[in-house]
Amino acid sequence: MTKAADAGRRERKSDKTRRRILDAAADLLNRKGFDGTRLSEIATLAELRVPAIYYYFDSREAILEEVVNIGDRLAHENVTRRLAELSPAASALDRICTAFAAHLEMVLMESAYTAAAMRTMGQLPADMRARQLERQRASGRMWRELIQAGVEAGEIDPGLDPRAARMFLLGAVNWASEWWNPERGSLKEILATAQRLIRNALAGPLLASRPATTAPPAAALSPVFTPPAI
Amino acid sequence: MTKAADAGRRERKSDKTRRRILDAAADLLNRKGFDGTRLSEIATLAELRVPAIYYYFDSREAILEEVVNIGDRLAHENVTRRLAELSPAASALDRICTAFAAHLEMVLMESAYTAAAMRTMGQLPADMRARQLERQRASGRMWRELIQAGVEAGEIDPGLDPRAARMFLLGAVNWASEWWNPERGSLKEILATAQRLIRNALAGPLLASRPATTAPPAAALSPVFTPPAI
DNA sequence: GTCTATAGTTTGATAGAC
DNA sequence: GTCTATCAAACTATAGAC
Repeated sequence: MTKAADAGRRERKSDKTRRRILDAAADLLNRKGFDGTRLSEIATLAELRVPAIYYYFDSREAILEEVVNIGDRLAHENVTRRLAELSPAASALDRICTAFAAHLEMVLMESAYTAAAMRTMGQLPADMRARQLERQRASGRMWRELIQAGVEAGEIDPGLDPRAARMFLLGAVNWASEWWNPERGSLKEILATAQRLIRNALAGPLLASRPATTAPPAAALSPVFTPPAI
Repeated sequence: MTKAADAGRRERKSDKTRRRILDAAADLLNRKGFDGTRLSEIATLAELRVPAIYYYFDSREAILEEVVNIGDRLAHENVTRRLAELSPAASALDRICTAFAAHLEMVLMESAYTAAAMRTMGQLPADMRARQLERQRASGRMWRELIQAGVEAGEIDPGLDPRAARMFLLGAVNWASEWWNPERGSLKEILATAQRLIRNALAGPLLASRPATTAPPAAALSPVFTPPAI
């Protein structure tokens, strides 16, 4: 087996170390914020010394930018994947709930990359933040179009401002990593609650005339999550 | 007029300077997080030099702890005040919506203290965090009881986990300072959207049988907010 | 009350041995 | 690839003049 053929299924030692550094940085970004994430702590968590980090990354900021970049991409990929898995018969509201649940799934999952990307947005240095905004343009458009489709289909409470509703709900899911503890309830349970809450919130009084969905979106999230390769 | 009698209505110069330092720290806590809030930047924003800060505070952490302390207190006071203003005829759901709106009001208002307290919770050093949790015990109980009352009154969708619903919605309002811009819509508008979203979310299918509230909670928030004295 | 000057740490980053 | 040793810069905090 050639090295190239091998690359897909087994990481080289070098890649593993690089990955350990990124994992450590993602974890610290969540707990301490952008400025609180120190190289010395990254090194300790990754089980090596500070200078060894510079073999893999040019600077502290380069590590943190890669974490944020990966986190944004994982979220976007998971949302589009879950949407693609959805039955074509799914309603606009089904699609919206599925998208939020897929986003929440990444925020809460094992790799803290997405949570780190969301939680530290406002703390990034100006140049990093500008590049992140540029990368997030597709995601932003996707979210706006999802909600807009619901409005046009008459599935969303017309008493809501679409932009504010979207941002409030994204805030709800982005903040979840702050309080959710897998020991107090499974991922499946929290995703089900989130979807129910979001469906209620957006449909409002319209919910009565649209009692049950053909395919409960919670089911669309089974089987158990498989983390996408980074 | 004695100094003591004067204290209530007009701040002494010393108090004003102290206040400027706290304002600067609250602002920076929101933008840069706990570790990113530097004494040098606080001093610049407060328009004095770093050593002058030590005339008012024992340490950097003492400033930040006071900001967080004030922020928590302002939120709790505003919520209890808005609830007290509410008609005794208000439903459990009215009370819940009013409470969330009052909390959101503080997160978005001029003084960034509450937003700072909420956003940096997870970044506080262990001892500060422990003291904050101790102070927040009353608020925590209040929120749990508010939701519980709604459940017992049969006004909340039984398909929701009360704790998760509470935390999701608190996250939604705590995160709002990240994206809300007063230039894109008034405070009143955003509070109205938030209340509608929260009412929808919690009532869900029950909303149909409980079409309109006697007194719209948005009205309960007028007249215009007056910031409580710090 | 506020300042200049400065001490003592800690940080991000580099040099160079192995 | 990873280390020890080290540097320049930035940080919190203090001393002491005014």
